[in-house]
Amino acid sequence: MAEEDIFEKVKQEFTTYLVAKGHRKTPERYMILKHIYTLDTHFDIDYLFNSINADRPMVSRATLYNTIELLVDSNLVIKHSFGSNMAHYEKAYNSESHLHLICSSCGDIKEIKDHDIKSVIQGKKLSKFALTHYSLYIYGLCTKCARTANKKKTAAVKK
Amino acid sequence: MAEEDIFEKVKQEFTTYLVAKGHRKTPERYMILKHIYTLDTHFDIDYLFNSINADRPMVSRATLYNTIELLVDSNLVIKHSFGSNMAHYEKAYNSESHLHLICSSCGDIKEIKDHDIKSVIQGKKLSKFALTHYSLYIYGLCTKCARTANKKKTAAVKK
DNA sequence: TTTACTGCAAATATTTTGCAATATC
DNA sequence: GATATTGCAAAATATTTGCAGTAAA
Repeated sequence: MAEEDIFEKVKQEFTTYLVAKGHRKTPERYMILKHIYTLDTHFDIDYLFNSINADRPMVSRATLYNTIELLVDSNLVIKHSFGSNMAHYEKAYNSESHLHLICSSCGDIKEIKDHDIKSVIQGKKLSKFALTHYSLYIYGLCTKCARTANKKKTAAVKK
Repeated sequence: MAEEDIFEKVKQEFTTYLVAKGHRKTPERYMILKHIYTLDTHFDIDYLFNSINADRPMVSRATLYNTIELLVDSNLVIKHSFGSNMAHYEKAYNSESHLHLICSSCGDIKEIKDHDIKSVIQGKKLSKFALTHYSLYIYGLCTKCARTANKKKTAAVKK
């Protein structure tokens, strides 16, 4: 699907959600949604704030927090908490199924494609829990940090 | 394995870690480790602080934060960030493989056993990423909240 | 004896909230 | 016109940090 078509669909879903909940359709809300759907990876509020307001002031932090909560609630945006004490987000619709490799040392997050986990989860009996989405985080050391750690270990032994 | 044996093993591992890193073996650190291994579910720092200091002051919050970081770094404790802006933790050693069902509405977290995901992940090529552990979070509505949501929806329509 | 660790209180960082002005319905 | 939403600043919450006293090595 072309990017514009995706956004049209997402926009419609958001409208439906806003109407259903009795919320107002403000330009800020649509602008934020549109901006998020131009981003190709996960982001935090601070990044979103700066990239939206790069040229001139567009929205306040308070509105960002308010809006992103609506987007998460409407399942158009996924919220992650990767371990730093700052939430990360990413668009939910039409994003390829992927999991996150998180480096415990440098905090770097890498996304890798995955099509296996989904079927395993769907095969599970979750009692009557109504699943909306899932996140798989794999922790460990990235190539770079694993190298550094080995060097350090060697150095320590030598000393 | 009996609970005491588990703790002995964990204690030894912690000692090895502390010595390797040149950290001191303080009574507070061992007391916190022991206390954590008596807990059977995940917990946050505030809960840990209150349960340890229930009868009389034992450790400060600063020491808890300091110690738990060492425990996470030594892979004896797993850190979770479930979405609230407060970290949760759980013992890592000898805990049964499980995943977390998180209710997006009430925030309730339920653990369910799982032995399938592990093999799927192990079958994956993670380049040269050195895996230490993983966490699978499944989001949705718990039975209770799903019921409430339906009621609300019906009520709203009626109005 | 040296210096890492503890505990307290102050500082920081992220998110939430109160309130007046504004814009949607 | 009524009131939900915005933007700003202040408040709240979780975590980190500086520092003096204490204790491990």
